[in-house]
Parts: sequence; structure tokens; C-alpha cells
Amino acid sequence: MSTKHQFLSQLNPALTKELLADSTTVTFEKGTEILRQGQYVKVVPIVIEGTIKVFTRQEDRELLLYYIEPNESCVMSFSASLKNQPSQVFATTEENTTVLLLPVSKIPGWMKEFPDINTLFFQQFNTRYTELLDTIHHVWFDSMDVRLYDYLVKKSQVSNQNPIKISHRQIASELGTAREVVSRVMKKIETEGKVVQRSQGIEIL
Amino acid sequence: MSTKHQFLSQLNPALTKELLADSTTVTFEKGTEILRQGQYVKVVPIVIEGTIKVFTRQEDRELLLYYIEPNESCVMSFSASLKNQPSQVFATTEENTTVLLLPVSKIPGWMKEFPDINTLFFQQFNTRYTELLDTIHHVWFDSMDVRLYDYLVKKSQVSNQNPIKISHRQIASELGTAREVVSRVMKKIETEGKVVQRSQGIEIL
DNA sequence: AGGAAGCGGTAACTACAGTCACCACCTAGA
DNA sequence: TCTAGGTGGTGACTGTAGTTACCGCTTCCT
Repeated sequence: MSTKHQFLSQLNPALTKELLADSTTVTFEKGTEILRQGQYVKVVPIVIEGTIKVFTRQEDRELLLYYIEPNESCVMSFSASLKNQPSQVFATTEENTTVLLLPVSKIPGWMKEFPDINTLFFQQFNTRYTELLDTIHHVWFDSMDVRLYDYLVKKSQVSNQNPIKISHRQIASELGTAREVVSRVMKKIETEGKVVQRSQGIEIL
Repeated sequence: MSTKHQFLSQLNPALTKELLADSTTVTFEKGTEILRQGQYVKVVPIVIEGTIKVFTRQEDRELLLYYIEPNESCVMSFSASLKNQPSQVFATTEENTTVLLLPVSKIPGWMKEFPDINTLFFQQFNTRYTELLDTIHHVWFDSMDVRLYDYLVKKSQVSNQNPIKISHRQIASELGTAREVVSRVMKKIETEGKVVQRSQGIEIL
């Protein structure tokens, strides 16, 4: 599969071979919960195809943190495992998703043998940090209409569809608000000519 | 200085020697701005003594992200420099602060020669990620009175003083709110018996 | 055909926090 | 001594978003 090599080609071929030898490739169905808050992690997933949604929860209120797209890794699971900390977040698959699972136990060895992998991991860390920071900015500085619109644009990109097929309830959950609020704000940005709601879904203009 | 070794003792002595040889130790006065949003970074600071405050800003509104305390490093500057990205955040010294500045250019070499440093860096990344996540939780799930109280407790710990000497204006700035709101909420938690405001400062009970 | 479950829309209300205007107080400097 | 600038306190108002309580519509199952 070419997408696989897109990611691994950045690495030493010897390492690539080892990675593939010691890892397992798994495909999860859309909507599968692959990581629960408080769970201990023993693998580092790398998304080959599909999308993983990472979010946090507090007393029924959820908040979408970021998506992990193909060729990206959920490095936080690695760092959490370093200190044997439980996961702080949840993760589910947005669509049918194929991931390469690297066993955490093998990683320190690879890090010593193939220093390249460190740079890759650091870059992944940086990506996650940046995205968390973006989330803070959205949550703290932006009003609901801006957040909703940006969310829809992002969602459209990630899922690669323009009339987006999604319920208000689902949107509300990911933005950490109530369905009625989404209804209200959606009408607002609709009258502003930014989106249209049709039976096929929500279309961004 | 023993605090210096507290941090470096985790490392290979040969690496320690190299680190100290190629780095510079600098002391900043309280309130010095050491990193500006949009600035490009060429050093990775490790705090030896004192505290660095990291925060973000958007159109006059600030938001405290976290503190970097002794023996911690601002690894984000490293990852930012990896991709030659500008800094996304601001950093100032909370008190007179001594830092060890590692030149970014030397780090890839050290990473190859002394793999230990990678683990250390990963742990630092994990710390930052976790703290950003905490910040999100505070901002998104908690009301002002909870945020204010938690802020004061944290501030007291970090600055190691109990009647905390700080103005409402300063608190408002770090919590990203208005002075009047701090005044109001401070009165509230004062009547709840959680804190007392005296001329010496704010005391946590 | 009937009913349950899910969907989106809406009005009325509440609560929280940001804003405005103004207050009294202290103290550092001219 | 007087004043300017900083401090904290307060009441009245506003705006945003969360809550409650409905509505009608569609879809799907029996």
C-alpha cells in the first residue's frame, strides 16, 4: 500500500523493515472506541488510512481536541506509557480506519538503534501541541458562530465531503454545547450565507 | 549548585559535561520577556532556578498556559525549531530566573550520541501536553470561582508564598478576564471562607 | 396503520461573565 | 500639601450561551 510508504519512507529502510516486522496492522470500523480516558496504553498507533478523533470528556460534556489523519501518529500514547500514566483523553475512529500498532516495549530499542525515529516523534509531538493550542484559542477567544463554522470547514476537509452528513446532536457533542445552541447558531450562519442546510446534509458555501 | 545537578544527574555524565560546555547560563530579572509570539527560537531553555510563565494572547486578551519550574525545560522551543516554526506563545520570568540555554544546533548530535536525552525530552513534552490539557479543562468546564481559586492555589505553590502579593488587574490578565470580574468573584470566594484579602496580599485558607 | 424514536426548530427563561460608569482609598512625586 | 495614578469595590446593564419545554416532521419497525 503506497500510503504506508509515504510515512515510512522518511525512515531508514532497516528501521522500516523492523517496524513492519514487529507491529500489527489493524482495521477498525467507523465509530469504534479505541482509547478510553484512564486506560493504560501499550501501543503507539500510526494512522495508515482513515481518521481518529481525539476528545476529552467531563460529566457528559465532551470537547473535540483534534483529528489524527493518515501518516500521523498518536504520540501521546507513547509519552503516557513512558511514565506509565493512564490516558487523559478518548479516541474513536471517525471512519473505517487502518492503523499500524507499534508495541511500546520495542520503541526504546529503536530509538537507540535508529535515531531518526526521534525526530519523527518530536515532530508529531509538536503537531499535537500546536493543535491543542488551537483548540484553546477556539474555545477561549471565539464565539459559537465562529467555532461552528470553523468546525464545519475542518470536518469537511477531514471527511472529504462537502454536503456534510451529520446531525446537530453530534455537532453539539463535539463542540461541547447543546443541540439547541447548534440549531440556533446554524440558522444564524445560514442567514449570513455561509452554509446551507439541505436534506443531503450541511453544505459549506 | 546542587539544583543544577538534580536535573543533570539523570543523564550520562559525559553528556552532562558536553551540555555544560556548549550551553550558556543566563539570569533574567523578574518580569523579563524572554519569548514573543511569532519569534524564531534557536535555544532550548532549562530552568535552573526561578519560574517562567508561558501564556498566549489574542487582541489584548491573555491566557496563562502554564509555568515552567526548576528542572523543567521549554521543549516546545525545540520542536518549533525543528520545523523552523515561530513561537506560538509568549514567555516571561515570574521572578529572577536562571536558565541553562542549550543551542538547538547541537541537540541532534547529542540525541544520536546520548539517547538518554530523548527520554528526558519526551517526558518534558508529556508534561507540557498534560498541562495544556488541564488548561483546556479549566477554561472550558470550570466557572470563574473555581478557576480563580485554583489559580491562586497554583500561584501560591509556584511562588512559594501564602499571602500572595498580586493585584486584581494582574490576576484578571492571566485568567483572561476583566478586573471587575476578579473583584466580584474574589469577594464571593472570600465570603465562602476560602481566602482572605489583607493588606499583605491574598491569603489562602 | 399505528406508534416510537430520532431529527431539527423555536420561544421564553436563566445564569454567568464582560462592560460601563463611577466610587473611595492610598501613596508617591512635584 | 495637593494631585495624579494606581488600587479595589459596586450597581446597572448587556450579550452569549445553556436550559426547559414544547412543536412538527420523517423514518422505521411491528
